Amino acid sequence: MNDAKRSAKENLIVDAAERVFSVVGFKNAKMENIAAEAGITKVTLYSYFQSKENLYLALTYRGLQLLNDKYYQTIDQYKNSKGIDCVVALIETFMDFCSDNYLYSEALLDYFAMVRSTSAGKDTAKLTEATKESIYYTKLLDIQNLPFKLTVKEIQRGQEDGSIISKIDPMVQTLHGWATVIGYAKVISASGDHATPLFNVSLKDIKQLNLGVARALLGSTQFHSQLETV
Amino acid sequence: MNDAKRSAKENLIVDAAERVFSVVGFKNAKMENIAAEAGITKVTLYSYFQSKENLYLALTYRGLQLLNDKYYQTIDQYKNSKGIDCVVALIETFMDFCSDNYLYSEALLDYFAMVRSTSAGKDTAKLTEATKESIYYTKLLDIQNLPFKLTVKEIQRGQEDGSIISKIDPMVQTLHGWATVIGYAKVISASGDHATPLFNVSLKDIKQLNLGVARALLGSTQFHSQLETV
Amino acid sequence: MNDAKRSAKENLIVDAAERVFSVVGFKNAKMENIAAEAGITKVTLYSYFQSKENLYLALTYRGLQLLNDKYYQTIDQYKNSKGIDCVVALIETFMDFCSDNYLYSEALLDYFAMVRSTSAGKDTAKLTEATKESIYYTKLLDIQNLPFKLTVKEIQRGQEDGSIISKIDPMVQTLHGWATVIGYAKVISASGDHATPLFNVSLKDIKQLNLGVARALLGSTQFHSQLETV
Amino acid sequence: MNDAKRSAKENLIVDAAERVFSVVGFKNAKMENIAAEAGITKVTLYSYFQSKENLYLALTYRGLQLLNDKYYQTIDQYKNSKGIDCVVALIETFMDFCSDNYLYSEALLDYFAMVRSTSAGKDTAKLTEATKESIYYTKLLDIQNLPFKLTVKEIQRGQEDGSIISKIDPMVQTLHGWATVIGYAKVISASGDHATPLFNVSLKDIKQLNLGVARALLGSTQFHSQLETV
DNA sequence: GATGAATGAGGTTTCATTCAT
DNA sequence: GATGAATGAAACCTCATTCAT
Repeated sequence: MNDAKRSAKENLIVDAAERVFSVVGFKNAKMENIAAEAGITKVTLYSYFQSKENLYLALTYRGLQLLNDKYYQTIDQYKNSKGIDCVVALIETFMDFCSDNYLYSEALLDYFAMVRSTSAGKDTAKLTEATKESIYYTKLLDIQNLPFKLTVKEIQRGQEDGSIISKIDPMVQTLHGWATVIGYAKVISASGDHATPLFNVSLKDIKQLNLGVARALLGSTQFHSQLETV
Repeated sequence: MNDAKRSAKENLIVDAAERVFSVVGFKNAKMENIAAEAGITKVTLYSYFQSKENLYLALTYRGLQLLNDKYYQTIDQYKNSKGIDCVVALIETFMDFCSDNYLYSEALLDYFAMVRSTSAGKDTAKLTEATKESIYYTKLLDIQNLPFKLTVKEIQRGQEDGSIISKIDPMVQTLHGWATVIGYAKVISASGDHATPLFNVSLKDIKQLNLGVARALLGSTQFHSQLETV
Repeated sequence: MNDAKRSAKENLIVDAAERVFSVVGFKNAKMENIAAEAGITKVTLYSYFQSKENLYLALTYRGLQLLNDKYYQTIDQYKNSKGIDCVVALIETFMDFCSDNYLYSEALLDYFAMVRSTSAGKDTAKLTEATKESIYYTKLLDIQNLPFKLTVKEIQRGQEDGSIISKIDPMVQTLHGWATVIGYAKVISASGDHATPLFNVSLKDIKQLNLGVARALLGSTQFHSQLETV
Repeated sequence: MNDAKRSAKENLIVDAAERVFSVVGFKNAKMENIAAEAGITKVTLYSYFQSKENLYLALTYRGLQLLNDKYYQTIDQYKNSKGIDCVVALIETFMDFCSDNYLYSEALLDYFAMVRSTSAGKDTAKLTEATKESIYYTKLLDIQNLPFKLTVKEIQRGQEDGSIISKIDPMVQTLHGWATVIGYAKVISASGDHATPLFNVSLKDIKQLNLGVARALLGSTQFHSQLETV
């Protein structure tokens, strides 16, 4: 089987895994069932993904790739706009990604939570053998910082074109935006989905608020002078 | 064994569980090891906590209780201050709670992620029997909204005393603040801990930015109109 | 569970394994079925015997113990008889053991075939991990030479009491007798069982011939010179 | 591919199988490795030998053919000698065969152990489908008795030429000789090989003893009268 | 209540064997 | 026929959970 075919089959399997994980969650999903959903046997499944962990990482990788793609699309779309518009659009892109891809966003959070100690060069007690041996883990390590880098770059472009006047370090801005979206995503998951209000609050409102704050943070002097006095 | 004694022993067990979870994470923790850490046998452990899930929920409950306590303390501390100061302080309280109690904050997030569909009255496929039968699950359901309510109340106090001029619905504000802190907590966990910088960014900076944004948001009318115009 | 109880249960399990092996043979026997036959689950079976290999070695050990017991009984029975009578009786004991305990005699042969290279200090490629780690393998190594030693001793007694006049080295005699019995055992297994004639030959006749040869060999000086002239 | 070519390739494959079996034993040998050793793929291997069992039976068949060839050679060599000399020579031939061809002698024993119940017309539970369908199984059934028949014939010739005076039934004699050699072969395998002494006993001594006993059994009146009194 | 043994469920692995191309 | 992928069966293993004493 050539690489293309194998890759295509891998995709079908991850598709199946996504369907199963969506319904019963990662922990309750059985490899047997995932295999059945993919129309293959357990052993074949294992020949593609050496562990359940690895399968989840493959899904995570797919999620991160999708997110990166969307970032690139947004950047391309806004290449002739002001930097600030692009940055705000990126934040919206991320929020929409989380709304539309619950499984992926959860997976990404799980991933970032998992790599923490490692990234800090500390104990790897929580990193299972299966994870360490996963090729997708390696692949993820390679692209995990891309969203941050892209955002930083756009902030810098905004600073250059004058649309972004904030003096805050671009990486601080980026991480703050990232945190904002993650919080939003978690609140979504706590509410069930995008459309269901939580405490009678429409999540749309939270989203708009986030976007408004982001824009204000990046581009308004008024807001800025306020911040400085904190 | 009277209630007091039993309760004391339960506490010792949760203490042990926290130590074990801290080192290897929830998933990799074995009931056997937790029992050993607590100096009891597995069966005794089960006589106190009917499932691993339940034990985790007990820990979660302890975390939420601690958070609530800290909220009450902060509110008490700021009872003579302006509402806005108290609300900002509450946000800081929550952020510090997350920094200082990684395990609890993760547990709380897991909990809120878990109850989502349920709270929305939807599929309970992901809710295990163990969870449904857990007394701590019931207990958590009782107090899970307390932080929100307390925050909303303080925002209202701030609106009354004029320190908060934002026209944004207090619950929207609260959820937004909540999301902000959760994002911050997740970024902390992705960095390993409070003190380790991520991308050379001090987490202190993110925290300050969050506090600044919160204050600005509460103290300005700017965003209200923005929400309306969406 | 104290040692006695555990040991008793081990015995019940080996009983069950013997029944299953008898019917379908070692290779075709499934651990699942053996567990069922013993009235326990597969996991419990594994908690007693860490591998199928180990279980077989336990059975082998039991077989060797039984053989040794029978040797001791025969020796005790013949303690007041001439040495030659005892040695011949030992050979008969072994032949009967093989007739009556097909499974054990096969297991013993498998065992001796397996340890060959090892005993010669050579390649252990054929020794599986499961075998090396088996406690029964260690136990077997300890007692595997007992039958030989007992036989040699009785031959020496016969030489001392004058009933055995052969000058052949007792160990050569012993090994020759051992080989004789093994050959007999294999012919039995090739015939199906003790009672079924092979090529219209009653196995009883072979047995009697063996005993006759043994007695003649021990009681004559004829063969000693023959060995020398080779 | 014509029959000759196919047959030649079959031979190459069995050669490869012998090499692999020699190193790791039958059970531990993987079809994958055998195929690799033969320079073909697994599926091609299967197109020649429908099962691992069948491959082993092919090897067994080759072994039995070799043994038969050697019997014929010995008989031809001794066609002008006395019958007793030929019979003793056949026994030596068989012993040497076992020494020199460990794999074949083990295979033959496995084979004879396997056919036992079948030959006795009893349960065939232990006979796998693979075996039943193997063409080599059929071939083996055809020639399995040849060594016995040849031996019986030579014993009868010896009785006719007066060199063999034993009144024991030729088939009993034959089976006894067969058993003797098998026992010898098993002792060899328990020692590792022909040259390694077991318990400081040279296997040469056992061999000579066997030959001496055989000759005495067949040709000596003295030994015989002794036997009768048993 | 405490204990050691047992259970059930499912993840992982190894191979002989077969299928599709 | 040859090939790589797939299958089925069963060994093996880990753990949360429960049972019997």
